[in-house]
Amino acid sequence: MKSYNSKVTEEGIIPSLSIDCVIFGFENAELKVLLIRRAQEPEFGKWALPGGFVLEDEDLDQSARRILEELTGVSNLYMEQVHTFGELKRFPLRRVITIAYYALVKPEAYQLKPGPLATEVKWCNINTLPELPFDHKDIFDTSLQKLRRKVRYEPIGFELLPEKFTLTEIQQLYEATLLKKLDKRNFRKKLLKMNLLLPLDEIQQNVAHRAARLYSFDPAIYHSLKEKGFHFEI
Amino acid sequence: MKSYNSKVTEEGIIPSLSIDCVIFGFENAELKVLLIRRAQEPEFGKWALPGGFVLEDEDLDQSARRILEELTGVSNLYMEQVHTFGELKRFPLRRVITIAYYALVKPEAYQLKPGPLATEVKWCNINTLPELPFDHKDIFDTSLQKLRRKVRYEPIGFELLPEKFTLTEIQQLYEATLLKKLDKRNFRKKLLKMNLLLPLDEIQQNVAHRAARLYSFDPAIYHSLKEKGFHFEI
DNA sequence: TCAAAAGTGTTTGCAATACACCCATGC
DNA sequence: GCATGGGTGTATTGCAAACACTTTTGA
Repeated sequence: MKSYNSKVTEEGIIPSLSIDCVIFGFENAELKVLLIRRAQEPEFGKWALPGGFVLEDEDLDQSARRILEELTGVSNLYMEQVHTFGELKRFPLRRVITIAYYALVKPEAYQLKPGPLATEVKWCNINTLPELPFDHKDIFDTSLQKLRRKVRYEPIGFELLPEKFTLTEIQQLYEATLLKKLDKRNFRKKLLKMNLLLPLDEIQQNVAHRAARLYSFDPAIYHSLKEKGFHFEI
Repeated sequence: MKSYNSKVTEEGIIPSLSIDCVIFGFENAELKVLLIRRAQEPEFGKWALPGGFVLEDEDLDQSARRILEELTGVSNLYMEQVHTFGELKRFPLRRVITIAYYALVKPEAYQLKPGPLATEVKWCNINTLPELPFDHKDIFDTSLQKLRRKVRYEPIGFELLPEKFTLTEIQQLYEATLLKKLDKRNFRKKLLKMNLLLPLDEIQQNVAHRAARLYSFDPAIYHSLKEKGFHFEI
């Protein structure tokens, strides 16, 4: 299994093709992104976005999925291609063109393990990122921007929440993503009117205040509504 | 100047990297796309999207710009990366990964010339495209979808109009792009209220009816409004 | 009984929509 | 004078925004 690693041939340099992943998670009412600590030169020891090389017999989406699974243990993450970064000097040693993906992970559904190119893995609040190497800041910014836009017209936010969640949790998710406060009553009115949420006969456990009702989101309901012309918008 | 053309080395096949362009134009109240007739196998003689290979010393955007200029004679087109298509079998002869761009051309600003890989060039209404080879239909659909979305929250539609245009022309552009009729009075109200358009002391010439006032769009005005928090939306 | 978050309706203003007639021009 | 598109205003409706108190629970 060969990767598209750059090399010099009689016809000159050929670029490597890599995938970089911006993995978003939602924890403690904060939007976070997964960083790895590089176990390789260049930029050894720095926090960076996880990534890997595209293999010869892989589609790009397959490749991204493999890399995500290696890192999170989850195979069916919500994932989307963002942009391809190909600046000549974006990687110092040789030309590497990278295809950026973002992914959304439910907090319950992963068991992080550093891959071969990383010593550590951590979740980092999107507002307090460390300095990132190469053009990773660019990649992150582009991905976040795309997420922000998309979250408003597709109900992908649910990919970041556990199966059962409270209305307050969704609201906090939107507030963390869009970076603004939302009105509780208006938010609930709007959301519930869409008939996308299944109210469960279940409430929060072990909370030091009145327990909130739990809801779940059923993509099938969304798709059937969508076929009837329904358009999600927050 | 070498292109990233695929080749076999001791480590296996290495992909070519190409750019495909979806060039939109607006003519006779119709949204059109530029097709070339292939002068090469495979799919010799078929209408297809124009494209070319990425060169070694080119950024991706540079590469797209070069290809667009070779084809249209215009160097400063509005242009945007859309998506990267990398399916294993998308190109039959060998693995070619292609980065799709769309571009918007003003009707006055081009002199089409077929490149070395094409015998003919034509504008084709987006609703009556011929069958396209490879995954070009996919590329086109993805680009159109992106244009449709973007045109609603950024005033990029003006990149498709001549420097001086009438309100009816903008409306027709939006109708052709979004595939729906818009109310004339409401459309004008909304557009004029944004203060983005400069009414000129000039009207249409040689029309067989009351001549319409001409307007122009000034990107500088848009950017200054944008800094004050203005948000374009149609 | 206190702290902490859940849950709930109404009013107000603005913006989207629907809608039809007169005007100017060239032929 | 007729055909063609240009240009204009108002009434209605629906949605977004603003806003505060009571309820439940655990500690």
